[in-house]
Amino acid sequence: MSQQGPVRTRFAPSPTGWLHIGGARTALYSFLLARQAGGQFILRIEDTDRKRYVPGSEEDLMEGLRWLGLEWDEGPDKGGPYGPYRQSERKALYRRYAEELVARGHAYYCFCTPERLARLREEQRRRKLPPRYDGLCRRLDPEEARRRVEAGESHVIRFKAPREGTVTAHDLIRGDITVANKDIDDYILLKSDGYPTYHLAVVVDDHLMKITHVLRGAEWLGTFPLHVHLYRAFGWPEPIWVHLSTFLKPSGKGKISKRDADIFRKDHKSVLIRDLREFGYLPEAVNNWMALMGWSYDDRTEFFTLDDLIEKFSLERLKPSPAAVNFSKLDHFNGLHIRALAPEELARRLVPFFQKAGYSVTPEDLLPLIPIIQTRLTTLEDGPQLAGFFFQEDIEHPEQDLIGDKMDAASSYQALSKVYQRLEALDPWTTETIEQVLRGLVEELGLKPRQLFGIVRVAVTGRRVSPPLFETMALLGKERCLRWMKQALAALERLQAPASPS
RNA sequence: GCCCCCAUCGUCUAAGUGGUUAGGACACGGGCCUUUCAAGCCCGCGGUCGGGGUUCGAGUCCCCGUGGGGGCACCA
Repeated sequence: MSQQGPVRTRFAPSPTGWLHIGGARTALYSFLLARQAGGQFILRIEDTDRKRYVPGSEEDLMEGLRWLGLEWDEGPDKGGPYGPYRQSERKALYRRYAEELVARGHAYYCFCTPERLARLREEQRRRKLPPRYDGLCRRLDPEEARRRVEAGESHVIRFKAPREGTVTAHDLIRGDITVANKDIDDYILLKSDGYPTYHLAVVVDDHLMKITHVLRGAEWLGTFPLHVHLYRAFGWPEPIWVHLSTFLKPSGKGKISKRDADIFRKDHKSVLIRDLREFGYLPEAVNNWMALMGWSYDDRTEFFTLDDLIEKFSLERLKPSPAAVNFSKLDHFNGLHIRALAPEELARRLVPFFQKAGYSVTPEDLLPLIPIIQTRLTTLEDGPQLAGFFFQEDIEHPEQDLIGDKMDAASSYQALSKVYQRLEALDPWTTETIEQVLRGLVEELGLKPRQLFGIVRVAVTGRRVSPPLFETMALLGKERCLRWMKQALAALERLQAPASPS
């Protein structure tokens, strides 16, 4: 362990887009680690590139994290002892640290223009050389460089990477990673606009904020040794480094592109947290799903609540290999967590989805339906689709569907009118009495249950697929059942005697 | 072109320091239940990337291939 004190982790996104499962999973693990150790989870916004700032993304990040239940202890909106937590508000700080590195001989001023650097890279590309800074300004006399800086000349500060030897960086899940120093470029630490690059900012802030475990995506593995160099140049103790595996597209072939993401969305699948929320996924399910991509508890346990995860998560069981996202597994987890919800809670969560579909309902309206729809939902979005007719004054009857299995319009009409007569006289109107009547009629009419119930189902719901029939009818009420059956009978009548052309 | 990482069923994964028929989940196929659709239960299909080593013994350790991923910006 390189640092002592409480466990402190952070999620440090840049506000350049919407929160996606890659970032959210990093946040989740970081949150879990802090919570289980009784430490702090920090949110830090890395907005040092003003050109790439996407308005609204910071809000999206926070809303997404809160929706998932990953509340932070310190962050831009709530402050904390090591603030500010937005890098653009810490700008002055970075220059000081960059200058310190120059003073210690670990960095230098560079006056090369972007144009010269572009030409240099082009030249190197042509000669099939690795693109790298050629060290022109590294050879400048420090005194002269300082004079030029003081004269106001545009410049950056670069890291003076050692030219010989190797560095060994230790990643918790991969072990030691050793690279030759000659393969490390003289990275820019401070840009000409005075903002730091990621490399400087992340090191300075993680140190100042006393971060003990750095969890981040595997895309940082390449510059990981540079960061280790920086810690050593500053003389700071390193945090524990954990580079999380990347996510691949469902086929396992390649990472997820913007185009892939658009294709998923058409099918109401998405890698964006805001979409998953909108598409009717539960935060519980999303967390469960994300947690298991790259981590496992044992050889059988798969259902986890956030509290379970706080208790059971461990860095030791993280995997280094990339994982393909599996949306059918998300569906599976969503069904599991929907079924685990208390009826009142499910009713409450379903409300916005019914409202969006045009049904103005309250949780109380929905509650009686829960017992018959809970096992039938994959997403909350399925709610109105499955049970919207409960809140309609009228329904449509697809006429052909009113004809029973292996029957014709005439016999279906006969059967349904019999049902109508008996139910009209039924009192009281309950699941049990309805079932009694209908089962009696099955017998009496010599039909199969599926034939008669099928006809009635379409008559009273307008659909071939519905929640269980008797419960549905009881909930619908006698008046609507009779009215809709009457309409169905009229439709069957029309089918028997097709209107002759007039 | 250079550097780094990874490798068990289609997919997510288990098999602490090498030791039985490589286990579970999703998906898929079949069955049970059954008024539809689900849920639930049962059964099945299916895997250690290839080649060399080390060893009595390799999914597990080493090397080489191959495949995949990431990086090589005054972006993060």
